[in-house]
Amino acid sequence: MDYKAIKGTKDILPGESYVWQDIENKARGVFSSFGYEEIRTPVIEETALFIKSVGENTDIVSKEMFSFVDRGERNISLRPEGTAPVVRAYIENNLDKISQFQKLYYMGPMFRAERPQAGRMRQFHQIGVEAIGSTHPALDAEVIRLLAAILDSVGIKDYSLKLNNLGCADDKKKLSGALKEALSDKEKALCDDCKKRVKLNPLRVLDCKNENCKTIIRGSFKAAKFLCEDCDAHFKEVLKYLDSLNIKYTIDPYIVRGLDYYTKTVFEVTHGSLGSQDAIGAGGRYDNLTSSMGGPAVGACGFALGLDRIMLALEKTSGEKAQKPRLDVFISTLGENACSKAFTILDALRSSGVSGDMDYEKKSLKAQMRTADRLGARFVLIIGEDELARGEAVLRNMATKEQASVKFEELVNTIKERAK
RNA sequence: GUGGGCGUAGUUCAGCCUGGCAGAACACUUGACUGUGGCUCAAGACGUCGCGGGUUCAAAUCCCGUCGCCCACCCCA
Repeated sequence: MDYKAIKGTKDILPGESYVWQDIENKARGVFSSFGYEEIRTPVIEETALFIKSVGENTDIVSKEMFSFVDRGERNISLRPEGTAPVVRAYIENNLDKISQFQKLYYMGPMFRAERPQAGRMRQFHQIGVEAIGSTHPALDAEVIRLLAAILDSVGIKDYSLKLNNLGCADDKKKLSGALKEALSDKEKALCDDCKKRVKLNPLRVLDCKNENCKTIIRGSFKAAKFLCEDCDAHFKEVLKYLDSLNIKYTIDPYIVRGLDYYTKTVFEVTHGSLGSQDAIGAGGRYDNLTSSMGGPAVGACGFALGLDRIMLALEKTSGEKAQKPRLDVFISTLGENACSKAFTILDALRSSGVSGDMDYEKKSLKAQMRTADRLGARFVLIIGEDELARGEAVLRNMATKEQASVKFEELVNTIKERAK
């Protein structure tokens, strides 16, 4: 029997996991400087949560969720995105009563049953943010600034930011209705997908990639004129705030987003190195979500970054990646007696905060040195029969090749001193 | 759901067209240097040629089937 990882999932191996950690650590640093706190929600939720929030007729819910019925006859899904669970947790735990304004972040795996492809896995990883409790346009700008700050800190360059204003729920309804009406007689000319969209989710025709659909739909339609005064003013304020921070963006009136909960500001960040799956982050405002889920009527704004794609973009642009962490000291031993002595020395070193390792395979000294080199050890401690007899070990500096004899009892202090 | 490509050593791949000993590079182990890393040189180990069937004296190679993976459409992070 040979076992394989499930299609669309993959292992993150020791050779690369430190790169992931590095990005996560940098993101955490940025989050705390912006005053965001981590929230960790379960990977499984009630299926109904996503149907209600993301939308029944979105692709994500209608054909991409990993859903199942458990032994207690409950309908459960692996989370396909992070916003709905966080909002659920916000409401369920009365976070608004603790502080009216919650700035939350999360990082972890999400699951969508799509056909795997470059930059698209069935288990993928997101770093996301939900700022819940304000309708102020400065929040939109802060969230976008935060996204940019994280990309900067992890070394992503040359990304482009696109913005759009979807308007409030009323505006969206008006636009949907108008689209439906305007396209009813042109339906035959549209692609098969758009025919369905017109019926189920008319807004989505706006970002159809089919050239024919584009000319039909965009030629006869100015989405912006369906915006109410409030929404128009809000968006202009957001842009003003962004300008005040010198954030570069372009406005794309056809960004719609595939999740129904968005209102007003929506945005996408893409990276040119990635080919067709080029979105590395996206988000927007969702002012009706908390109330529609039974919580308080408060404004909110958030985004999610695709960690896997950030990793790809870093590889493609040979941006500086995290260095593998080095080992302070590797102990090479010759003989069984030296091995058992080294075992206790190693433990003492580790207890005092020095990183160290040794091997137990009775390899030649040469092979042990090679291992030490591969591990990036800064020092090697050599212990053989001679050293045992003298109560000393040879301490070798791998970079300078300098060697010195050090008494066993002085080893911890000497190495701590030199490894600084 | 729809199209295209690919499955051969740990990895990246050549060999397939035109059937005839299972290959290269890198990585790994050992040695040259009896107890000292990177560089060099040498030797060694590593294979169900995805799987099943067929044709043939002979199949990695040709034929049929099957499974898996990748890429793209779509959608999305």
